Amino acid sequence: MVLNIRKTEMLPELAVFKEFIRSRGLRQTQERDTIVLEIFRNREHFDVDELFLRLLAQGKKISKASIYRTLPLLVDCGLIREVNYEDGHWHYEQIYGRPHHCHLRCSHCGAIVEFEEPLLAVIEKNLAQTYGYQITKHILEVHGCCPRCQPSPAAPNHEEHHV
Amino acid sequence: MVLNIRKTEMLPELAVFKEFIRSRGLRQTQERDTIVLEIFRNREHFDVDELFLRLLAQGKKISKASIYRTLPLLVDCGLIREVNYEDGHWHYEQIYGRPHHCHLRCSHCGAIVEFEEPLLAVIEKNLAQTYGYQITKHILEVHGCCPRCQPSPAAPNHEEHHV
DNA sequence: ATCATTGCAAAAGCTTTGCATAAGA
DNA sequence: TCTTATGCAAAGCTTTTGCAATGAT
Repeated sequence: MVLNIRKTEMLPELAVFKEFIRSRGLRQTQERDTIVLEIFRNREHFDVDELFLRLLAQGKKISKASIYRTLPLLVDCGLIREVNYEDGHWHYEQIYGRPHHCHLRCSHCGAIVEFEEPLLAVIEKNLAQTYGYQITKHILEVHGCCPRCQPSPAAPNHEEHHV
Repeated sequence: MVLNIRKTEMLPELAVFKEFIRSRGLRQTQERDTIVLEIFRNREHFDVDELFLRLLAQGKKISKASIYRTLPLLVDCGLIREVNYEDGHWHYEQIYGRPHHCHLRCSHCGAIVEFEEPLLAVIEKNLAQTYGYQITKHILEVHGCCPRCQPSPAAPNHEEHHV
């Protein structure tokens, strides 16, 4: 059976964004849509400068001010989130439609593994019982050395690592 | 039995710092010592501006530049660590001589509970086995609403909260 | 026709840095 | 004496903001 995908089919993230804009009485603009579409073209983490340059490389000259004004909207409607503040600026990731996950990062090459950890629910329940908090969320980031960056058994040189 | 504490007894953190300075061939200065002593006068989290003002309030005019130059040294020798980047600047905490712990924060009033969680060791072991990483550390921050900020059963007004 | 949004440039805030002076070793 | 560290002010970066022009409703 051939799937009949209409050309007008909209990226789900864009639909969510448009609905959010509407519900807040804000205005739908080309710039905002362009930013959303660019962010969701892939699943890589991103930062403001990178996003700005990606848009520019496609001839889409959207000011950084507009990007800085749009990102908080995307955070508010649950499409993206701040991952961390590193190298002097914020890094973001797409979260819409994805299960909650944590990051395992290689300190050497920066490789990132995303994982889901059921034990965190247990930890949250324990904390709620022990301290009476109503837990809303958690951020867990684990650091380590990935297999590729570890010294191989044959050549135990702890200095060399994959970059 | 009366403990005989000599007046020359040194704050352990200061001793660690002096040894670190010596081992690196750096110079021991009054400013650095003053900064270390002020940081370890209590266990509260702190930021640069706050530390600067605390020193100033005691008539100790140490430039922010010196503070900014000293904090990385304290991080390097394991006396303090960056907790998070919030409100546009870094926040630090003292970690020397304390067991590793995580933070449970109230989103309303900012109250912080520090807790130790043995399950994180399990999580780390699982990650190491699953992905082949050599784990070095983790950062877990849990957010929620503390008991004082939760609406009381008698007056179920979800807007009111303790500040 | 309104009024929110954009782009630009300026401003704001935190952090870093160049340089002359002060002070450890 | 020889350097390193300090303080000040300037610079560097990211992010925010004021304002005139543009564009959505």
